[in-house]
Amino acid sequence: MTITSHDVARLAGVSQATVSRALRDDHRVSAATREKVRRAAQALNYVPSEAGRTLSTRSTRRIGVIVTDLTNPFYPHVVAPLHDELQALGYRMMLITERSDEAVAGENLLDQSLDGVVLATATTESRLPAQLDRRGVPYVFLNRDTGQPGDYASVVDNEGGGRLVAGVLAELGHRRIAGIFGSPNTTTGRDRELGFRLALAEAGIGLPDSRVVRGAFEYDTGYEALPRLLAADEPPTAVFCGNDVVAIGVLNAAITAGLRVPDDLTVIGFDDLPMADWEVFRLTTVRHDLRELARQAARLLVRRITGEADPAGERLILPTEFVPRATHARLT
Amino acid sequence: MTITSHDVARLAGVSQATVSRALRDDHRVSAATREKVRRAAQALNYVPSEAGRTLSTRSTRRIGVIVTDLTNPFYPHVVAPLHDELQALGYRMMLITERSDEAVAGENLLDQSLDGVVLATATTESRLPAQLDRRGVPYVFLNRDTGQPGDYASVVDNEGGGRLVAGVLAELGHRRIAGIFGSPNTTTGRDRELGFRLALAEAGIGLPDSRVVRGAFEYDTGYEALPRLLAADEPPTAVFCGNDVVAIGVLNAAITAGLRVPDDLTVIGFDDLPMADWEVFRLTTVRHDLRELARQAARLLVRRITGEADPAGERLILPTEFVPRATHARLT
DNA sequence: CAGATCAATGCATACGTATTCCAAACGCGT
DNA sequence: ACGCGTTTGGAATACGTATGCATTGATCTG
Repeated sequence: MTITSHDVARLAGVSQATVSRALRDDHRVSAATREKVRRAAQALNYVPSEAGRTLSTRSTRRIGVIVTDLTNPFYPHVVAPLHDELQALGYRMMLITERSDEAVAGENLLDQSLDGVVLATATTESRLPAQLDRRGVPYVFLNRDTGQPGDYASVVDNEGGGRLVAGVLAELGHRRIAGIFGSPNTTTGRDRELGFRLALAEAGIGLPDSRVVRGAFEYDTGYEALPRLLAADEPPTAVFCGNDVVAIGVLNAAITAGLRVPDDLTVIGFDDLPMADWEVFRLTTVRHDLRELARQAARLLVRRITGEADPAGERLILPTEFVPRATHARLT
Repeated sequence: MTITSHDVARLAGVSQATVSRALRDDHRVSAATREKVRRAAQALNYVPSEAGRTLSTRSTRRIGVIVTDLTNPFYPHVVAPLHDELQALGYRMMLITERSDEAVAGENLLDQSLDGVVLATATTESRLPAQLDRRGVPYVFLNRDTGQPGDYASVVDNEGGGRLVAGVLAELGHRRIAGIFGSPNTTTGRDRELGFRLALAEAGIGLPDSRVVRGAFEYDTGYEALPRLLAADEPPTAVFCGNDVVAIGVLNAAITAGLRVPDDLTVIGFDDLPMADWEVFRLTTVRHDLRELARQAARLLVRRITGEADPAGERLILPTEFVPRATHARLT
């Protein structure tokens, strides 16, 4: 039923070895036979079996990308450029969406079916990296890393971004400031909070626990946090959100709460997703180059696979930029 | 470097064949040896090579899912349940995002590396289905199909949904009605338009070309269409959009145009994405069960793979339901 | 107790490709 | 005509797993 290189060989009147060579442009086959084989392959509609090739070459040209939840708008915006860049580098992408570390590890990543892995879901507790290391599977962190030296990672200057926002809020005269940060077991959560706190402290502004919420980088986190923050004795005049998705949750919750943004409340996000620029939001946020973040990760991973990467690890850090839109205002 | 079943066999003191059988719970191996092999495999951290297994069994337990653009919010909401259902059925998902049919076909789908394919991008001109047929690769259409009998497809009652909206708009007193439909070479575009038109006609309401736009199911389509529709001599009082993403583009454009929704303009979507319920939108739309749409497609594909499906094709059609929210109003 | 039945395991091979090693053929200079 | 290098292609094998078939030893049956 399925056509193999042997069938092509028979039709072309050559050996299977020659077929393999001809189709891979091996210089040891003459132009004439190459053409003959080409035509035979064409006629039979031959497509090399990838399993056979994998077994023989021990490489799959396939890369796994692990994300938690695709319906979180952040991930598609990183997966898409990742796909394109990997494709350009001659690899195919295998998307794996899993909640739990364990499920991922289970025979998925370690069965030699992937040449490498992009981890976009790392937490500081994740055991997955160690498993990959043990098995010799090359991997890179994307966006989040473990913060350990020796990592291969493409990340954003989270601390710098957090500082940026703190500076702006201080300058705008805000003093009762709240933060809805990501989980402290992610570097994106931790470092954005860190930078934000440090810069606030330098400006002499406190950040009491009553005005701090931490949670997953999801819509609901922002949506559910705002009412809680507003219920405090001294409700905040500004909220820094761990990312845009959380900020958008806050903006929607603000409507329910009857708050006007930015008159009653300043809201700042992080990432600058395309959505942030929609008229309904016009979200003031911190921009970094998501596309480049993904591209860098792809290139780094391929370098690691081919052995060109620095054996001591490489951490590529992208700069951040403040993007003023319509959800921040000077305190009057 | 990598551990094979031979290594396990040596350690357990049995043959490679017995290892294979023991780990696959073959009843022809005694409980004692099974346990012995298990322990050896555990000790060596053995994971079966998927390439070897594929070559031997001629099955990959892997299914390709083809979408055009993940950053379009519609797709993540269908890909996520698809992933989960396929996983539950014992298959893994390979996500393929491609603009062009040709790029997809190129050695990606036909190299025996996939047991089946889910097509979420079909157009009526697509040549991909024919190629898959020729190679004997089982596939199903998801959401869009070709409309041909003999298809295996999980779709929505698009015509019915279109009718539903036309009925509501007519009842609300709207007469100058516009439509921003999907591409006519997609069944989702074509059939929603068809149902809408038919029901409008039955209500004695015309739909002149000046109030019709067709385009991709994207944000920009809605965003760019609205100004054009408004520039007409008799601008519409209501717009039916091909899907929610388009409708959201329209809602944002309405803000730019200074229109109040629904006072100045009624806007209706299709799909009922979670986003439609956000406070900033409160989009009136047509609901269908996206999760079930994906699940059905997964199950149908697996049935087709295992040969249990009706050889004459199967088209599973999900019902639609009108969801009134805050973007429609009676014409005063 | 001989012969038949059955459970448990090993042997050998298939799957499809890439590649190493070899052999043949050819060209060319002498 | 011979030797030598070069080009071209074939034979054989490796990759790792699954499985049909053969083999062994044990248990059962009459």
